[in-house]
Amino acid sequence: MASKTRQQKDRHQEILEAAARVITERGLAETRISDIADRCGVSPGLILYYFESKDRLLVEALTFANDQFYLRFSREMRRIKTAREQLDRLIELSVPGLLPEYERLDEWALWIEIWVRALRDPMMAKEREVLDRRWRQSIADIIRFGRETGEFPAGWDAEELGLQIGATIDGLAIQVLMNDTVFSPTRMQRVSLEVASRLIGFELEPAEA
Amino acid sequence: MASKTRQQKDRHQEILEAAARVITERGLAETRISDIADRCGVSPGLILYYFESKDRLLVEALTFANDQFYLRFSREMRRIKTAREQLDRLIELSVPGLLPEYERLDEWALWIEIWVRALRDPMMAKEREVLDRRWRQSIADIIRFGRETGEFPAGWDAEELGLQIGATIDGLAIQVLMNDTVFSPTRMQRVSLEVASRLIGFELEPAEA
DNA sequence: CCAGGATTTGAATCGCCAGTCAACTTGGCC
DNA sequence: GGCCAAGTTGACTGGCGATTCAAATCCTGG
Repeated sequence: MASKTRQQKDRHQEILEAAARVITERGLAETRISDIADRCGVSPGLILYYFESKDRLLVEALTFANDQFYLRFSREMRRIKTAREQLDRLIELSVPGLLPEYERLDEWALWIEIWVRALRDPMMAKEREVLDRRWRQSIADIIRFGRETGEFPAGWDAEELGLQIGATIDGLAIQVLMNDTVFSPTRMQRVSLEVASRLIGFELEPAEA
Repeated sequence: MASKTRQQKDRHQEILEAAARVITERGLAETRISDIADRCGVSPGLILYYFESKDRLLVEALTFANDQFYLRFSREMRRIKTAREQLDRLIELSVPGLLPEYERLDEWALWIEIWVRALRDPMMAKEREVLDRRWRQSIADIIRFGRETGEFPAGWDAEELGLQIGATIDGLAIQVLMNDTVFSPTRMQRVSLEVASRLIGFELEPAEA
């Protein structure tokens, strides 16, 4: 029984992973059930055996991909001992294409898909809100942590700052994602740090790159 | 001949307007040719008589809508005499849902559609870049103007600031658009101004609202 | 009023793809 | 081994929607 359940879980997750990859490559709009099936090396019918509809599968795949990223991110944060370094890392991970190993570029493409869909699909809107809150929370946590350790000064509500800094990163990321030539990843990294330092109120050492 | 051409142009534009409205309401993905035709009170066939394909029509409609907005915006800017007031107005217009008359909320929804599509459609990617450059340019123009009049201090490259401020506004706008409860339009307006003042380097009078 | 081109129509075509289903396979259990 | 339930297949159905097209209709200049 345990193994049966395990089996199911694997298939389930395997499909979600395949779906996320296909969406990344072809875009939500161009993703067909059979693409996902091909990716799994499985027949199209099976996909619908595990998911009640294409729509629900797509929404789950999108949040699944984000969960994956968040888990890795979150585990990593716990190992970093200063708030400043946490912030650096968070920004590093947020810049599309800066770190090849994280495929962050793809992450952002998925975010945009989530946004479009959330505009009209209540299920996705709700999921999106959760993901978003979690992300802002992470930033706020770093700020609170930095205040505890004395790295950052007291100041505005950490939640509020999380929102502001998160939004700024979003906007910059879009620019980088779209406009590869005009706005380079490195530049985004620099600007993000500058904005964060001014909003949080810590001193930024002069240019390091 | 003049009237014939005029006729054509009207139909052409009429279709673009209808398309933009339909896209706003239903989303790019759910927009059918027949929806657009219905909106014009015309048969579906006619749409394809004026546009070579649905795809091209959609791309044109998206840029058309943005042009419309930009024209209004641009005309308005010319009438405003101080850079600071121009900036205020620009931000006011950028906040989704702050000013009902501009339907700016819809504008932003269209932007997100543009982004998604630009990720994979080269034609749209090119259009997007033009629209984006123009918008950043507008911000840079305000900054340069403010420096001429002495309202703003000299400092970083105006183009660079246009990029940074533009990106920040993008990110904030998404938050407002998605998260109506968490991040209110008024709050976005305030934050945008604060960020702009710090980046440009002018003094912001204490809270005005 | 007429010819001829520009518009407009709406029915017909065509391909595509989500979702269904009946049959087949597999693996665990008695 | 034989049985059952869970997994899996792939052919099939249905509907949808972009495009095409031949037939109206409208307009304009002559």
